Amino acid sequence: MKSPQEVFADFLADRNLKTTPQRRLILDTLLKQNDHLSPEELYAKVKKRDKSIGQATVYRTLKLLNESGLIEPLDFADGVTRYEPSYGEEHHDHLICERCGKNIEILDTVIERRQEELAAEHGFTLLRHKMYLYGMCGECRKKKQ
Amino acid sequence: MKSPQEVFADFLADRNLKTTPQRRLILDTLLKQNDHLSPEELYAKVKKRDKSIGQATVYRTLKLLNESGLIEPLDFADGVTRYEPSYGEEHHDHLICERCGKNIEILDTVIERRQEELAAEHGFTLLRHKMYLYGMCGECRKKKQ
DNA sequence: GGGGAAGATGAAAATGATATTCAAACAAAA
DNA sequence: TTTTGTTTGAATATCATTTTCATCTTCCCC
Ligand SMILES: [Mn+2]
Ligand SMILES: [Mn+2]
Ligand SMILES: [Zn+2]
Ligand SMILES: [Zn+2]
Repeated sequence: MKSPQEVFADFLADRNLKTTPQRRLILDTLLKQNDHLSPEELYAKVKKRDKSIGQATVYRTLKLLNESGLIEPLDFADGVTRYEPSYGEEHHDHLICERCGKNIEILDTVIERRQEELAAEHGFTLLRHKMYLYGMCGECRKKKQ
Repeated sequence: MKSPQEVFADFLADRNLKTTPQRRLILDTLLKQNDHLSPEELYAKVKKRDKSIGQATVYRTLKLLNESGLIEPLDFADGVTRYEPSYGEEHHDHLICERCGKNIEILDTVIERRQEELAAEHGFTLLRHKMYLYGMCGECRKKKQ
């Protein structure tokens, strides 16, 4: 299996785009995290390693990384798009506490299978799906009263 | 069962907010549709009936209608939030053709149950969820080759 | 059926995330 | 190397949504 760096380099070459230190740095920073980073947060981290990098480059690179299949955009309903590395990772969905932001990765084969079946019942070929469960975690429920 | 109008009036009274012609008109316009309207689209429709209404009032009223449980925000990932009347309607999710935009409302009790169970297994109280299935419909698949 | 206080309104300005523009710097193919 | 197309950072623009503010309206008490 190719490394993410290789995948990205190949993707860029395919499109006649260039490999640059900024693009490498951004991918690298993203891979070091296994958090769900917003562009703003990623920009802060990247800036620590290269003081001169610009916000626009972070947004532009995230777009490319997404198109190359290396990362996945997430919507935790907090006003920003977050991203997670997805290359070589098993698909999963998310369970989110709307109070404290706690975020649990979930995967349920029953649900995944039914999604396929549902699509098929309507004559669709399922390409992808989004599923987010929003609720309140145990700790927050206790704190509440 | 109370009418949506009554529900809204009660909701407003409860919060010491006022019933106004603008708020009534917006709810009314929304109920006449069973489409998934964006604030912009709704504003255009409402404006035909009351030339003097402002955008801000539409946004403000959508927020209130959502809080009152009468409508539901949707995220079709096209850059705008859309809304659909949900009072007295059964909950459902959406199956979307990424090629032609066709949008089918789906509901699966197996999935809904597993969502609850999954949340509970992690100590969460499930408040809401988003599930969108993206694929290609039968017609688009045929047209493709 | 009038005050009058609390709320609501529309227009305009502000916000905040993301995208674009532009001139200068750079990558990489030849 | 040279050359050409691409990328960069800073600044500015965009676009959906929210806020501000001065004016108007609702509705509760007399
Ligand atoms: Mn995740
Ligand atoms: Mn559902
Ligand atoms: Zn929590
Ligand atoms: Zn289709």
